[in-house]
Amino acid sequence: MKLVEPSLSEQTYETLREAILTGRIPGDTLWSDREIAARMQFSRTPIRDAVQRLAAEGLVEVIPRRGTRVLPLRTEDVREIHQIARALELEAATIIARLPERDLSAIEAAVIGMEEAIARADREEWVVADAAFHHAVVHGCGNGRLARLYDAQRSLTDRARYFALYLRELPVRSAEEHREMLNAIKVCDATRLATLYREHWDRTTKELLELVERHGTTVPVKAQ
Amino acid sequence: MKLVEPSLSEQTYETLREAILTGRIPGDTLWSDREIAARMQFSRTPIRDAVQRLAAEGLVEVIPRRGTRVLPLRTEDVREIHQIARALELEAATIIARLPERDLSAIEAAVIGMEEAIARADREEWVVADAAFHHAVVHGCGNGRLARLYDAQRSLTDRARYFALYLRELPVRSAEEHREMLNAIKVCDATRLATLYREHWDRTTKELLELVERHGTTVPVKAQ
DNA sequence: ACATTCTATCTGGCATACCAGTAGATGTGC
DNA sequence: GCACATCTACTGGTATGCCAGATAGAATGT
Repeated sequence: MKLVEPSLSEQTYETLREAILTGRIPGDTLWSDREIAARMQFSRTPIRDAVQRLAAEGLVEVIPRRGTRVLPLRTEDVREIHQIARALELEAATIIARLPERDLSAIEAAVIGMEEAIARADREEWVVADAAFHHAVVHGCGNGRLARLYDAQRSLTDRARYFALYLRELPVRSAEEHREMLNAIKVCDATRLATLYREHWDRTTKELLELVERHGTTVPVKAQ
Repeated sequence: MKLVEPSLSEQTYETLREAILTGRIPGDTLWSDREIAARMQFSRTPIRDAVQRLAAEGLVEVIPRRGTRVLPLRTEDVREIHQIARALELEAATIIARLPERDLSAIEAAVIGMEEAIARADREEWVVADAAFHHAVVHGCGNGRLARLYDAQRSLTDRARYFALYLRELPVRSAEEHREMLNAIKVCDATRLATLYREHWDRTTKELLELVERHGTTVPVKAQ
């Protein structure tokens, strides 16, 4: 076995993506590829490759002969992304509910994790368990494409969730809702599932939007 | 006003994408970017840009130091893509149904177009009307991201639909189902909508899969 | 003082050269 | 004839230089 170094293009992509999603590079920032190339000690080619991938994901916008702009996360974007995520996850949950041989242990474990996190008022643990729940659902339906699409969309709002974590109330209601979702999957009630998902995501969207609006349409710059 | 020539990268992308989706480049084809560059009279740079966009969409796979492979459309892919498309379109339809001021004229026109096409047994017209229906739904819900995602996913199965058009029965049932969907939107019955979409896409998927399986897992090569 | 024109400088798009790694052809020993 | 080592041609990844267009600020005219 040989250790394969990830390509420079891949390294650049990961670095920039992480920096944007955690808010280290604030929205509306304008840069040039030569600037990044100089900073990362690479040539422009792998940087251009990475930037184009980010542009395809909707994180940045390349303006010919002007520069590359980091797109700010607007309230409208959060609304759209959440609608998409809701639709995909509901589809996945419905598929799982109808599977003849389904394994709900991962989802069950996530729900228990959320309940324990709430009981201990541990926000960090809650985030982990929440992510585990959604991950278990979209990755458990047997549709890898759907899972990848979901992850790609949801990560776009990571910027907002990232700084919202400590600004909001303890998500007690959210934990309850996830327990209800699990029950609906168990009894294979598609209509109930649809209702639950609609309510859950509507509430989550509303909460996140309030935070985004209170702090402006862009995410505050975090310390480097 | 100045006419802006689309970039070479853009031209290459459009050309290759169209060639793949219509089946002119059959699945599993292996090529090199130098080969395309020579054929299109460009340098490798814009070709590499275009190929990377296609790779991000899942149409091709870039294998370092081997070549770029056109991914064949497998039955599993059709199933996954259709599940995603169903979820997104159902979400869009549900959103439209709940809009306070909704304009269903485009959807209504598409349904009428499908019914007329069936009456005249005009397959070409039916395809146009069918596309118009789905387009009106996903573009009418006020979520541009969802619409773009839907179009991107659905176009992936164009290869299959393209050659399936004249191999199947006249889609009489499909036209009826679309009429029922429109009615469900009108009376804002989300549960009924979900059921209709499930049945419609399940049937459509099954029909397409039968055709794909009968003709192998890849699309036959069309004459250039 | 202000509007306008011009120019230095910067941008992304593109062409090209080189590199390291792979596959298949070629050669070699049996 | 066949297994195996070697070698060659070709691949995508990367670095770099040039180009045309766009910008901002200096130079200019009023």
